[in-house]
Amino acid sequence: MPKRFTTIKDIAKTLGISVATVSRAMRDTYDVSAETRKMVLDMASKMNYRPNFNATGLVKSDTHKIAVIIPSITNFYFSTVITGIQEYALEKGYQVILYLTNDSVHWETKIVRELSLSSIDGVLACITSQTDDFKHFEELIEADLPVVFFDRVAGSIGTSTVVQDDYAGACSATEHLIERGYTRIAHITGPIGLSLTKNRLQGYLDTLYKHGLSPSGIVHSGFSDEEAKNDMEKLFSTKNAPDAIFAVNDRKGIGAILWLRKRGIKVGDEVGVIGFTNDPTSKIISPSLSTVAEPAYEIGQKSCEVLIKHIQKNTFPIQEITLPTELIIRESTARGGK
Amino acid sequence: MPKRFTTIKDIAKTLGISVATVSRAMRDTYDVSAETRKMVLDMASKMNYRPNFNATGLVKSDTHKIAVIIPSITNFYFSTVITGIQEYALEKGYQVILYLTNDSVHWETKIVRELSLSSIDGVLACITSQTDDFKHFEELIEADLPVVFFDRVAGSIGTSTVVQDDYAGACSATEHLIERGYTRIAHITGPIGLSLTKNRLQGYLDTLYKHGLSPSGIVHSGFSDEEAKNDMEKLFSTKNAPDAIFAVNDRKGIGAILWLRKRGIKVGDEVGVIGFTNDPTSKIISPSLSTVAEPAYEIGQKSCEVLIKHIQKNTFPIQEITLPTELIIRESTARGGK
DNA sequence: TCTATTTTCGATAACGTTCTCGCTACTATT
DNA sequence: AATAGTAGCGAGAACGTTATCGAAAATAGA
Repeated sequence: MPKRFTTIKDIAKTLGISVATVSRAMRDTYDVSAETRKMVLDMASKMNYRPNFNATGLVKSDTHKIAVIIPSITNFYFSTVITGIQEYALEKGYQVILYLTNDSVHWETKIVRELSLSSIDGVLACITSQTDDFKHFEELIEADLPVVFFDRVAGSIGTSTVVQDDYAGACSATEHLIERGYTRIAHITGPIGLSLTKNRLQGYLDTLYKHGLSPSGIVHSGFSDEEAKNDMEKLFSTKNAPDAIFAVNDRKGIGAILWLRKRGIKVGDEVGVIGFTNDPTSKIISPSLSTVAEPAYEIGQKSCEVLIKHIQKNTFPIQEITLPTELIIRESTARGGK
Repeated sequence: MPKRFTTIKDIAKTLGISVATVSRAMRDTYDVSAETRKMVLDMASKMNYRPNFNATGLVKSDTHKIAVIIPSITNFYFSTVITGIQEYALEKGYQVILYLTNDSVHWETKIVRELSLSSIDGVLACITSQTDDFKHFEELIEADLPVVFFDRVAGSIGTSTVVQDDYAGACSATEHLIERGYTRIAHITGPIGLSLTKNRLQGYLDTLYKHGLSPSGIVHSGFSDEEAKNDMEKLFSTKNAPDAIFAVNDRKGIGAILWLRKRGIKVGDEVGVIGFTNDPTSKIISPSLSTVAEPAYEIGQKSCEVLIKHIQKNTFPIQEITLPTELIIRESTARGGK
């Protein structure tokens, strides 16, 4: 591996000046004349010089790298968040190192524990659906490394967070179902410990109570459409089956539609379904799925913005940012011609 | 930013031994007694030591970082490939730096040109749908940096490539349509310059000719379902409209189904549709979309494996790997009760 | 017991960059 | 014309780690 790139020294030598001057010229700082700067810059591009980030990272404390730790990227929400992160980071000159936990606590702790603290400036994280112990993240914070959580946040530890308004979104979804005349509204949702699960559940409950209704079944399981089918099985095996389903996300909403369709139950007219996310698939399935749109891209951008502010200013105060959602009405909650 | 982590020096000092010994003990090399190694390791974990990758990267030439350059990640194929890459890389101790080109040549060149060659060991790339000039990638290769292309490959330059068998996949898709009795088969596809577009087109054409058929329309455009609708408009405005559509990917296949459904044309019975990818949405749309499954995850794993081999052995020969596809038959090509 | 070999460790130079200091040469001030 | 100030640059240390070389201590062989 005899990789050998042109360094600042090479430029200095061929130009007959000192490395310090080249270094200064490269960063267009004061203390260097316009002519020498031009000379250096020309020679640099001529020799195809690229800065060695290891060296700069070693001498300065900032490395311009951020770690993104996320359960997976094979769904619309996460991949869109990452896109937002990546674009903002690139614009600000930061590199994104991607870590996938595969929604496993074991991998998450392993990844966090093995992070080279000194070669990243900060961490952007979305925890596993089972993470209930945040010790590994606390270690990062103790080491003075900025951490920002998005979507699934670690409530107890004092870091900045960026989330969609899960509570309000759930309220508007439930409100919409009630408005359309559904009365026996059930909720199929995710793991019980997650903040977003709790908030959506609370929004659902509060809205029901506000209208003098009570829940017609609440089932916790995973986030996949397959698990939604099991949830539906449970709900519809009781004698007082629901006439509407509020799903914690679109994947489960889609699972619910598929299950209903298979049973010959008319989605919308007989049983209404609403999801959460605004996954592109929700437009494509038939009947199309009403949902609460999450600002995934903006969450990515915003959380990256907050992280970089923490990195650049140690005194930047903790932020708890909540971005608005938007109710999107489609066919799966259409009833009586509406 | 007074970040300060425990270093090898700190360990050496508190233990009263030299840094060299600590360094050796840390890498469990020879030349160090079992007792001192244990002593060092214990102290390291006690002091929460994490290696400084900038320093190691500086002294050794390998940085254990690879750059992944990809148009986007908000679709099933790409996000699955990335997952494969990431998991393989993590297992081998490599970090993945993610770059999204947003399918723009301008961003791609900018990203490649600004890559810090000395702080990565290799590049894994999937080119833009418009990239026709590979000079920026050639510069990397000249600098002796291993580059592996996947999915969308730069044909002209001599690097390893990992792709699915686009030609054979297209053949089997077309073969399937013919077998089902469709005779006026059209192809809606992507940008004309891309290798995968060419190969799928060729497989389609060869199979038609083999059966004495000729193409009933070939439309090139982008890869989205919206663009598919325009393609369909063109195809069905001619007097001899096709009775089957081979779409270059599932998104366009789905666009075709949506278009047909809207027109009241029965998908399957009247007009067959087959896609390429096996996006999860293809199962969910109704009628469900027949398709050619791509081994996206394996492509990610394999391309990462090849890249790492190139990194670790400079003499590792150029590989051109083609992974098999699989025909998946669903409702969109069902005809007459089949 | 003395030499020869091995084992274990320490000193020191590198890697490529930035930073601090100091030196020179020039300009401005009086 | 003498001094003060400033612009521009160079020398050298530092960042945290690994690699090379050699020295000391322990062991083996005679």
